[in-house]
Amino acid sequence: MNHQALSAIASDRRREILRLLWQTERTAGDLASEFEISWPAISQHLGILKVAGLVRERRDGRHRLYTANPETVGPLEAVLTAMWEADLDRLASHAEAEERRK
Amino acid sequence: MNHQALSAIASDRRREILRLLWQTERTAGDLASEFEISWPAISQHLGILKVAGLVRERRDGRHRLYTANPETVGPLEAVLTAMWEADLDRLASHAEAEERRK
DNA sequence: GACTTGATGAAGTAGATGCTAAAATATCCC
DNA sequence: GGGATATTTTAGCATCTACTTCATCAAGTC
Repeated sequence: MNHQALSAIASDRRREILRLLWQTERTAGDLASEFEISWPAISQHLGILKVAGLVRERRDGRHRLYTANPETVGPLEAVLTAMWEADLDRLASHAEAEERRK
Repeated sequence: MNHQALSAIASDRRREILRLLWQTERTAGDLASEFEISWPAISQHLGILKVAGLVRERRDGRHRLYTANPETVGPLEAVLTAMWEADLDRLASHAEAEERRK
């Protein structure tokens, strides 16, 4: 494991991206539409994940398809799964708090 | 696992601190003498590790003794061990390069 | 109580990070 | 080639982080 991998998955946003890519291959645009931030922001996160070796890029015409790299994500799966759960819980309770606030 | 834990161990410096504390209990000062940065810097890192639940503090007179918390570090041990190895290799090759440079 | 030692707190700074908007690149289609 | 679509690159900005120095606190020693 390289030390870029760890700081790559320390970011909430990148963990969320990685979670989606762990499920299925997606285009950058498809991925961007899941988030509220701009396309370039997503592209930058993908770049970081790619350098860290956590995602793979495949070109198909004018699309670029991304997937999580099983070789590098695999060893991190236990940690990531725990984090993904914690993240979802956190998001859920945050959404609830928002709801109450209204 | 909380999300502070992951960003806590994403830092090279904090991983090094945690490596030492995983071996033996140490005072803050003892720890600080292992590094080239200032005492307060170490103290700040310990604070972050403590909030993340990765280290425990025990007071003994005017000393504060720190250890890695096995409950929280345990589940991360595989990842950390891999990283510690990579870190040491990186440090070693960096030292070599320095040597050649002279 | 004054002094020393071990440690944290507070304020400031330089550099890294995450984002945005605008520009550039690449591929497909006509 | 020229236009449309998918995506990245660049430049700039605001915020966060790791560190420093100086100040403070707490416990033990005389």
